[in-house]
Amino acid sequence: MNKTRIVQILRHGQPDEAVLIQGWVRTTRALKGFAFVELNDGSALANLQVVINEDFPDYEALVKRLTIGSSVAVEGVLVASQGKGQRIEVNPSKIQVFGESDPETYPLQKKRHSFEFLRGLGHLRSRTNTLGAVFRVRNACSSAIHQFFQERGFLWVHTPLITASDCEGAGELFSVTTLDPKNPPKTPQGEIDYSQDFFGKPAYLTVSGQLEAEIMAMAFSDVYTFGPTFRAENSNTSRHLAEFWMVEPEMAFCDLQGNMDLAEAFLKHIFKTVLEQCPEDMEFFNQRIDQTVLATADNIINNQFERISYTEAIAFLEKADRKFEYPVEWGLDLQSEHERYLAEELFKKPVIVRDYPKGIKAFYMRLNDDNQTVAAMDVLAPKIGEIIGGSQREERLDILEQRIQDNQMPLEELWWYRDLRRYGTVPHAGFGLGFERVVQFMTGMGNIRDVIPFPRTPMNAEF
RNA sequence: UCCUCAGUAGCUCAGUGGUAGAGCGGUCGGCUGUUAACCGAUUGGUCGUAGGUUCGAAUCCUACCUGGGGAGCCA
Repeated sequence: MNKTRIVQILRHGQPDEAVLIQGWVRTTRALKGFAFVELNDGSALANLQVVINEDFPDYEALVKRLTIGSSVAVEGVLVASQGKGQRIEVNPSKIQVFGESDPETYPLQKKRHSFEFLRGLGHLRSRTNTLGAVFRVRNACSSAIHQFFQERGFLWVHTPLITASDCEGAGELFSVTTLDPKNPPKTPQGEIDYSQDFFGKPAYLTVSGQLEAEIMAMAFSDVYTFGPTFRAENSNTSRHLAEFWMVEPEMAFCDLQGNMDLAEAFLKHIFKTVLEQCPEDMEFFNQRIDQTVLATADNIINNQFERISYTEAIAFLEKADRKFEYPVEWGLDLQSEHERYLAEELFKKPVIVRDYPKGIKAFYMRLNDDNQTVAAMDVLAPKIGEIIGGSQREERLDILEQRIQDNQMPLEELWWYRDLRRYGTVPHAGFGLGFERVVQFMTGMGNIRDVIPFPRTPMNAEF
């Protein structure tokens, strides 16, 4: 007999249907004469109820073993439930306990736990309602991202996780080395001799696949990356991880306008798809985690994002009827409080800010005709802040080289990047999206460590 | 890295100088449709660690450790 996933039974199961289910006991209620056992196999938020009568073989001993956390297989027949709260339940004919779970020591209880406590139980927390819902939504969101790009003819390209180029300029890097840390080879000048290292030069974990994605876009027109990236920043916040997943589309023959259009269509698509695929989970977040989650999703799907220039954003902030901790002045970067004001208070929906001063943005962003700003864009989301950062790339070799030098970056190391402008250069654009931040935004989860199964943060690499 | 708050039972917390507490959980018993079941009983502690003040410290002081929230950096 083939097993049936619990989600299928809850959605489509009919009385008299014979089923085999396998899962873990979430809770048991024993009354005089019979016991209710709720099983969960991770396929759905809701549990499937198994009702065991006292005339079941070895009833007393069996019920004692069906403790929270134990794993079981149940064969039986579906019946319409006599009680309230569920449409259908299982009348068992055979129950096999695979692994017992001692209730004296099993750390998860029926009641709610704090997320801080659950973080210490990285190996068990996925068995809880909330984390289970988070990881189903995370999966649906991943799938929606691939679907969005694949339907539009984008190639999924795999950019390297190990890079020898440290000029991406996006934060601190993790070193990758096979040298003996206690006794590294030294040059005559007393420096570490990386020519004897694995790659013959210093190597790092990537902080972005963008530059490599640009290489691939110059051959396949539209590409995207979706993979892990690493930042060795000592960031201790609810929005930062040392290892996180990033989505980076890159489009040839595309300008900033096309880039903003894609970013907006992209966010709308993934929200819509997740709502369709995980309605119970999203309803759960709306009830238990953040009561604005469904309204926010609706807002994103059905409203146009606000689009303003950086210069307009500064004007709005100067007019704002409130005090900011950090100064508002043309030429300074927007602070968290400024971004939140724009997205949460002023427009109450995602805002795309474009054309930032060149002094506060990366060297590869295309210089606008005013010579003061670059064709950059940030999508600011309520509560999360910057969720997408992107730009049209500088495709003119002379200007790019000038910008590299202005930023004191090594011109020679970027020889291949400059070659792309030398041979068949085209206007192109792309953006980067922090995947965990999207999942956070979608689910309303307050801490980014609770939307990735195994978070990596400063001083924490357990599990 | 900075600011700030907090570490007391398995969990969530109360206790602010004088005998260590509650709810939940676990255990035992009861209950013929429960669903965060309910009712009764019971179990459970080196009060984060190390010093100090005091007749007396969970409580006051110092240092350290760990965690939360916020900021910077960013996605």
